[in-house]
Amino acid sequence: MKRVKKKIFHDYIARQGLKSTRQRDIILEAFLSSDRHLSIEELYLKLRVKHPNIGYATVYRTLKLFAESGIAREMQFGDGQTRYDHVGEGEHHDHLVCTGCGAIIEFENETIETLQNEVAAAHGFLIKTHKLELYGLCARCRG
Amino acid sequence: MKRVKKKIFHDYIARQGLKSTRQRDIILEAFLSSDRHLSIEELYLKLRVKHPNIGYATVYRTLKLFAESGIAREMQFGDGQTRYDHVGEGEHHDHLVCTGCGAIIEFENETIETLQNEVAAAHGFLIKTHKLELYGLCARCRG
DNA sequence: GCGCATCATGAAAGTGATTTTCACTAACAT
DNA sequence: ATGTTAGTGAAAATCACTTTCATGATGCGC
Ligand SMILES: [Mn+2]
Ligand SMILES: [Mn+2]
Ligand SMILES: [Zn+2]
Ligand SMILES: [Zn+2]
Repeated sequence: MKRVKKKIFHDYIARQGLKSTRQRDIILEAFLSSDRHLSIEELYLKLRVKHPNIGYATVYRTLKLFAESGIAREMQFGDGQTRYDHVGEGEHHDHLVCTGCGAIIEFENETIETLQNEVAAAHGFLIKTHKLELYGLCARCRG
Repeated sequence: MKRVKKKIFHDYIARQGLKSTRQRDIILEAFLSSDRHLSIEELYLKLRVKHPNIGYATVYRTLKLFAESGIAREMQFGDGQTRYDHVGEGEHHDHLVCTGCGAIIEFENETIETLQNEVAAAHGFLIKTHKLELYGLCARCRG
C-alpha cells in the first residue's frame, strides 16, 4: 500500500521533471504513516519532532504535490483548516463528520454514487469529483 | 417570497431583542434581489453603487444574521470565499459546480437524501446538515 | 417628545491560515 | 566536476474574514 503510493508519487515527480529530495521522501513517509485527515500544521508539528529543520512551507508545498499526484485529497470539513486525506487506487469514500467531538467516519455507498451520476447526466454535466459530507452527532456525542 | 423572507428576518430580529435598522433593510432587499451564491464582497460591491456609506463589516454581520434567521445558508464551494445561498421554507437543494466557468446549478434528489439518512443511521449518527456538491464541467464547458 | 440603556455601524486594526518571495542549496543531466 | 534548474526555509505578504472602538441610532419608559 505504502509502496504503491510511493511509486505513484515518484512516477509523478519524474513525469513532471521535478526532483526527488530528502525532504519530500521524509514528508511522504510521515504522511503515509499518519492518521487520515491531518492538516498541514498537524503534519508539520509531527515531523518537527524528528526533523526540526523541515520548514512549514515545504510541508505545505509537498502536500499540494501529493494531491496533484493523486495519493492525497484536499478536504475542507469546515474547521478552518485544509486537511489531506489518503486516496487509494480507484477507491473513493465520503464522510460523516461529528460536530460534537470532531470525529470523522468514512463510508462508501455505490447507490448514492450512481444517483449522483444520473443527476449530472440529466443536466449534461461531466463530473470530475464530488463531495458528500454528513454533519451531525456521532453515536457517542448524541447523549 | 421576498415578503415572506423579510417577515422571517424581522421576526427573528424582534425575537432576539435586536434592532431594525436602515442598513439591515437595505442589505436584506439587495440580498433577496440578487443572484444566489453571492460572496460577502460581491454583495458589498453591488451595494456600494447606491449606498457607498454602508461598510463591509455591516454586510458581513448582516449576512451572518440572515443565516441565523434561516433565510440564508453559508456555502463553501472551494473558491476560497464563503457564499450565501437563499433558503426557502422547508426547502433544500444541492449543487452541481462547473469548474470551467464557475456556474452553479441546483438540484434536488429525494432518493439520495433518504440514502444519506440510512448511511447515518447505520453508523448511529444523528444528521444535522449535509453537503453534496458535484464538481465537473457543465454542458457548455465540456466542448 | 425626551432621556438613556442598548444595540448598531464604519473605519481601522487584528487574526489565522495559507501563499509567495528571496537568497541560498541540492539534484542531476552532460 | 560543472552548469542549469528546481527545492528549501525563514520571513514577509496575502487573503478573507473577524474584532475593536469611538460614534451614531433605536426604541421602551416617562
Ligand atoms: Mn477520508
Ligand atoms: Mn443553491
Ligand atoms: Zn462525536
Ligand atoms: Zn461551465
